[in-house]
Amino acid sequence: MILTEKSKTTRQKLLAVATQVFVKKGFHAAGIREICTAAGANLAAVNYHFGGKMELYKAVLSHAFENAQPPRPMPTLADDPSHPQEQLRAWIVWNTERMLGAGGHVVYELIVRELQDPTPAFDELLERSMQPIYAAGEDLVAAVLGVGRDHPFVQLCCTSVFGQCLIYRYSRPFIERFQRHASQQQLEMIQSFLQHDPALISGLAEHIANFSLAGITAQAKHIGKN
Amino acid sequence: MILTEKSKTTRQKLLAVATQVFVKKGFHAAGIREICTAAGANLAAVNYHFGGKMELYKAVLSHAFENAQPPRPMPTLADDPSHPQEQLRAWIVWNTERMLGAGGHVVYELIVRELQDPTPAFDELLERSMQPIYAAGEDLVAAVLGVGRDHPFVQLCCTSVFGQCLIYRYSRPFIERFQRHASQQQLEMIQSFLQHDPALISGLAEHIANFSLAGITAQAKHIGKN
DNA sequence: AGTGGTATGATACGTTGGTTTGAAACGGAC
DNA sequence: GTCCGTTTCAAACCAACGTATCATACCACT
Repeated sequence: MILTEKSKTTRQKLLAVATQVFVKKGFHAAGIREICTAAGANLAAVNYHFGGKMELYKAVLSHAFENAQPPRPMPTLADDPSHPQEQLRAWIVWNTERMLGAGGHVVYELIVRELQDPTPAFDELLERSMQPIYAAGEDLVAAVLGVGRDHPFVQLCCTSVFGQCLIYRYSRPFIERFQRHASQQQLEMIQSFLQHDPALISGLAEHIANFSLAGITAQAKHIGKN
Repeated sequence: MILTEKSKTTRQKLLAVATQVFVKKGFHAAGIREICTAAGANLAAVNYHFGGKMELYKAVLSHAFENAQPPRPMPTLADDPSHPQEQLRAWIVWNTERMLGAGGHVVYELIVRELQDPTPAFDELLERSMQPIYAAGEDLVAAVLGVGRDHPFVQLCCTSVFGQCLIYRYSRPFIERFQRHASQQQLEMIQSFLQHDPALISGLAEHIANFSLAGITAQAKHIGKN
């Protein structure tokens, strides 16, 4: 069980291949045999190096999380408390690029899988990777609306922002399917999204930011009515 | 294979139970034995009445689709071409209530499952249940923005609307998980959403409509810039 | 009553997938 | 060279799953 120089290569190969397979198929549909043969390892290697399929999966999650470093620090309200609206825009763009860009996409791909069939590893993953981001978004929305972070609108608006981002990860077949009815321009556009083209992801982030900021500021008019 | 009066009860019980199990676990994770015992039927009943697991699943999809009648007709641009904005609002509310309400929720629950692990039955399901709605939304957004339906903004805005709806179906664990950090008021609110409380779903539809209309009309300013 | 199509029941088959086993091969330490 | 912990390998084990089989029970119809 102790790591030597020699064992690292197969262990790492296993980890890399398993990440791809888990992302592609999810935990349950992925097979030990498939992973081992793709990694050029023996069938028993997973059990030897990790102790079982679930332990391998947890190792993949940890490894993906550690390697998912954000391209730049997350904008928060504390950075510039006097301009919450600009900070909120920066946060939405940052969050979208993180979720859809190449850097952190593995973690979110795995999270999206977990959303349907949570494994025991889900809680920790969500807590470590998303809760801090979500909390920062709540603070910014609350500041823009001029209400406390426990106001119902805050939760609703944050969910609206995340919903717009997640659908591009979650509903890939949905989006691909409707390309038949779209123009060639759109087709190429979204195909590029799906391959993590940085420029077009920035464009998408811009759209979500514009859309959401208008949506959020419009909520201010309704505050106090209920 | 021919239906007699006697056979209907077990066949229907099988269909009802299978719907619940498929919604809860998805196609692959659901088990024939589990369905049969829950329905009080013999293990061979599925093969006898439907011909196999996949045929049972297709029957569940068809049955769910037929029973997912919208509470009222879908608003379209043709209903009132001179007020596209009001029609778009009505469409968003209608779509949200359809997706999240008790009436059509089974179909969307199954669609959400299919989005991750598409089965051969996926294409037809999507085509029949979502494509007409999506197309109507495209028309309305295009009318509001004053552009053709193949303008990139149209697709982006429609996806933003669907993303806000789908996240409540898709990311239930995500939303539930973050209730710990929310107020009691929010907790009860979203718990009720998840149980298809009509009043609160109307409130959510209202939010998504307000949010999205503001987001869509804000896009008009950016048209022509690219 | 008897008969034939229909439905249900208990059981077994073939496959798949994760895990286990025990032997063989490697590689540094003495 | 020998020893011992570590790693690899082929093979087998075991449980779960969907499916197939065949006998039995039901029930309308003659």
